Parts: sequence; C-alpha cells; structure tokens
Amino acid sequence: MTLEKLILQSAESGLKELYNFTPGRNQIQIQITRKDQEGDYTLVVFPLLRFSKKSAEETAKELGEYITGNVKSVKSFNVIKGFLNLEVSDDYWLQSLSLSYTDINFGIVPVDEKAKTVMVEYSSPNTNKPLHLGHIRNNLLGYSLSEILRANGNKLIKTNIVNDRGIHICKSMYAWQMWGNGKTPENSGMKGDHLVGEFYVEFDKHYKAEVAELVNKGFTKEEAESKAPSILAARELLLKWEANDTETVTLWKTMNNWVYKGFDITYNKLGVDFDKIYYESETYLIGKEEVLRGVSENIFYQKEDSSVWADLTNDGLDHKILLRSDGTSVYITQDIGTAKMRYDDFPIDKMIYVVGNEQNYHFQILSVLLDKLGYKWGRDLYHFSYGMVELPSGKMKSREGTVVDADDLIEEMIQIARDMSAELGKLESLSKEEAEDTFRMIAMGALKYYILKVDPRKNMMFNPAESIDFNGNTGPFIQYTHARINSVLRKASGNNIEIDNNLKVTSLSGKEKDILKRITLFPAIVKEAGDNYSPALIANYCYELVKEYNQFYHEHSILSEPNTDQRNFRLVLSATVARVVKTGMNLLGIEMPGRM
RNA sequence: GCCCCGGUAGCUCAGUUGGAUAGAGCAACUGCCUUCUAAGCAGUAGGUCAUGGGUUCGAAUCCCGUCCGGGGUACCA
Repeated sequence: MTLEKLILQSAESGLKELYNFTPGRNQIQIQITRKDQEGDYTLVVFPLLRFSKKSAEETAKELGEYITGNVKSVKSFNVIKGFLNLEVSDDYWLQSLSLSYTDINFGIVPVDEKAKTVMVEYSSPNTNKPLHLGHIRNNLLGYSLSEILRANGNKLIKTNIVNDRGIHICKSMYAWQMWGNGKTPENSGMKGDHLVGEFYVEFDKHYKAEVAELVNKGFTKEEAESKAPSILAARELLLKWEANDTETVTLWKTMNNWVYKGFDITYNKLGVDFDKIYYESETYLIGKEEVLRGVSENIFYQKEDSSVWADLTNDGLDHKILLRSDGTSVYITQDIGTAKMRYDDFPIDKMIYVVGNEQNYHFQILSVLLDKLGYKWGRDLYHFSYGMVELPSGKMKSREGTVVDADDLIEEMIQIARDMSAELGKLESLSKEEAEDTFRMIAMGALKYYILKVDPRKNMMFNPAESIDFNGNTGPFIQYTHARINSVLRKASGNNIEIDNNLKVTSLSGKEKDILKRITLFPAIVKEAGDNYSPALIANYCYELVKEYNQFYHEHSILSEPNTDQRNFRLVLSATVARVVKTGMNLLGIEMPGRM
C-alpha cells in the first residue's frame, strides 16, 4: 500500500476517533506539499471544520498528532493556516528508492491473461498525398497512447485504416492520366507519396480554374463546383472503380503502391507500427451491405433519387447521407464496415479512434448509426479527439500545398542535430554510423517531445520559421541528462565501483529528497496518463524529474564523494533516474542515446 | 443562424475531481567550465489568468452573460 493511502486511512480513523465523524469518499484531500513549505504530504482541513467544530489550526494539530502517532513513516508535522503538512522519514524514501531501483519494470503494469483488449486506430492516411505535420501529431499520439495503455496492463492491438479508395484518390488518378506524361517514382526519382500528392494539387489547380470559368459564364458557384469537367471525370473514375473496371483498378493499384512505399519510409522514420492494417477497399462493401440492411429493416430510408439517409433527429442530430444517389459510398459508410469487421476479427473490450477534433460530429454519428444497426458496442466507441496543428498562416491544407511536409521536417531536424553537435564539439569519438544514429535519435526526440508535451485535446501552434528547440524544456535536454548519468555510471564501473542496493545514508539533502519523492510518483503518473489518455503527463513528468536531477548534479559530486555510503546512494539515485526517464520517454516513442 | 472546443508572461506551453505567494522553456539581460558531459546550473526582468457577474472558508479551475479565435453543420474525406 502506498504511504498516501496509509495516511488517508489514518486520517479517516482519526476523524472517527476525534470527532466521531465518518468521512465519505474523496472527502479527505491529501496532496503533495508545495515546494516552498516544509513537509511531504499535505492534508487540507478546511472541509473538515464543520465536523470538528474547532478552528482550522486546532483541527490540523489534533489530526497531525493522531497521524504521526499512527503512521510510522510520518515523523512530524507542521500547521500553516488550514494546511496540515506531514513530514515523512528519510528511511521511508530510501526504502522506496531501493524498491524502484530493484524493480526492472518499475512503473509498468504487466499484461496478464485477464488483461483487457484495447484496439487503437491511428494514422489512417488517405492515399492521395504524403504525410504532413498534422499526420505526425496523429501518429505520435496514437503510438504513444498505445504504449501507455499497454504499460497500464492492457493488451494492445494497433490498427490503421488506409483510406485507399474514394473520390480523393480518383482525383490524383485523373490528374496523372491527363497531365502525368507517364511520370513514375522510378523515372523521376521522386518518393511515391510525394509524386501522387503532386497530382492531387495539380487536380485542384485545374478544378479551381474550371469552376472560376463556369462562374464567369453565369453559373452559380454550387453549380459550377458540381459541373466542372475535372470533377465529373473523377466521379466517373470512382464509378468505374466500383464497377471493377480493369484499367481503372490497375491504375489505382499502381498509384497506391507508389504511395505505400513512401508511407513505409515515413512510418519507419517516425518509429510507429501496426499490428493489423485494414484497407477501406476491403471494408466499404461490408459498410454498404450494412447500410442496405438498414434500409430493408427500415432503420434508414431511401430518397427518390435513390440516395440513402439516416434520420437522427431523435438523437438531437441531423439527417445523414449514407450512400450517394449514384450508389457510391461515402466516408461514414466504410467506417461502419470497418468497425464491424474489427469486432468480428478481435475480442475488443475497448475501441479507440485517434482522429482529429474536426471529426467530432462524424464519430458522434458513427456511434449512433452502429447502435441503430443493433451493435451493442456502438455506443462504446471512443473518439480520442486531438487538436489541429496550426501554422502562423492558419490551417494546413494539402490541396493548397500549405503544409509542413513530414519527410522534409524530419530531414531538417536531423540536419539541425548534426550542425549543433558539430558546433558543440560532441560525438567526435563515435563512428560515423553511431553518430548518425545519435543525430537521428536526438532529432526525433526533439520533434516527438515538442508535439507530445502539449495537451492532446488542444490545438497547437507550429512556427516553421522558429525551428524546434534543443535546449530547455525539450526532448534533447532530457536525453542529455540521461546520457550524462550513463557517463557517470560508465566511469563508476570503469573504476570498479560496485553499486549496492542496500542503502546506508544518514542525511539527505533537499535536492536528493526532491528526486526521491519524484521517482516514487512515477507509477501514479503512468496510471494517470493511461486514465486520461495523456502522453503530455509523461512528458512533463520526465522534464520535472531531469530538471531536479540536473540541479542535484550541479550541487553534489557523485564519484568524488569521500563517504562511500553517500556515494553509493547517489549512484543508485542516478541509475534509477536514468531508468525511470528512459521508461517514460520510451512510452512517448523517444529513444535515449547512450551518449551525446 | 445553430452546435462543439479554446483564450494563462512578448512567443510556445504547464497548472486534472476548487486549496497556500499562478509555474516552465524560448527570446532579453547578468554570472558560473584546470573539478563526474555547459544540449547544463544560478540570477534579473516579464501576469487585471480575455472580460463582467455569481457560487464559498477559498476560483485560472465550477455556473451564467459578453467579446475574440478555431472547428463542425445533409451527396469532400
């Protein structure tokens, strides 16, 4: 049992004994004592005054005396206003350090037979364009969220739904047919996803020009948008594709394969992976079947133009189209099919969709539709809705080419890591391969931390003109501290200094105690991050921990400490910090270089 | 119009079931490397927590109004 729980229990029995009052759940607040106050845990007595019927000071004093008398590890207390600050004995902190040092999986809940199966869908790209910064946020969040949930004892299935069919890819296909001149990744040396994306932009350019021309001829904007020759041609391709037209399907396969090769490279650089990949082309027909079953069972209705709709007005929503009048399926149609297929394939206890918050309405509807179709899990789908990445110029739009390309950004980060390392005169002792691998880890560490330290629900700003930092509250700062500790530990073992888990120390400095306290918090942080689906909590914890460690490192010497017990304690402390930070950063998908 | 989300230092962000004097980093300025890695440490300066009310021992946090920004809103995904 944690000390916090022991204190809580003691406070409960104290209240009963002193004031004959039995507190309800969450009625007693125990929190970590503020840094500027003496003590380790603080009990707020204000809410208890109406039961003690005494002043805040007096109540706090009586409770403090009771708790110090009952909980061995609490050695003393002080009262300031209505705050009862409890001071914990050094022995307790040392013991918990010893335990976390010994436990290789400290902070991680093992996955056993009783574990729940959680499926996390993330990435989910369209195959008509390369990945950009928005996708990076999605991929990093999805991967990290999965790792965090696994660390909380869940069985994880990471999945990806590739939106490989639909009007968007038909646009790129049409543009390639019209203006491609047989360009391929092979004959142009271009990455496949970038090449296909180029034609998506090309399509939009022509389309916009056509619409403008039609508007000039007197059509309304809406008419023009649905009558422009390009869009008609793209729609025709979609129809041909759904009719399994050989030429169309062949082109579709070719272009998609170009894109997949490109995606694989980007995924690899991002360090993300999937246990099961679904393709919309394989799920949309199931979605269609489900929609048609819905029509025959009068769950949905069909209009005269034969488009299919759901009436969701009873759920406080609107009417929603499920099949177009030409019979082709829309975005939500395939999501219905994909969901059904997944639940058929796996024993899913919890399904999480990592998708941007612009889709909030979509997922609300998806839930209701599946529920109406009779799937009891429909209402349980969880949309992990994260905020957009904004540029100073506003929102990123692939069509308009106003995006920060994922591959470009990664390359740029690696180059900065190289330059900075050269400037600082680091890593000169490493081989070229080792150095390059370290640059990669640092660059990705900077990028990943930058994105994951922000609350996922909020929109975030990215200014390309001010490149991502490597100093301060950053990934490299944390990696650096870790590398520094490694260096000390290397030197220790080089000098044949053995690290002993049996800690014998008489006095702890304030900094040392701060670090000890922070380390013992780690399991609770992992749990909180899992409960709240928030990688940011892990990121901020790691930062706080290494910041405290750096202060300690500056104030105390480790290897040249004459008292060997003290030296041993500091080595155990350092080694534990290194491991906790590494575990935490790995939950964010960030690798930790051995030296930097 | 209607619905959802947000607004904390010049900039980027923490602050999570309401708790003590609202915190970091960047940018600016000042110190600290013959001593375990200076991608570090210490310091100065920077705030009407958008705004007006309310709830209470106590509000950046909860409720209502207003302003500003973003997103969604029936044949894009």
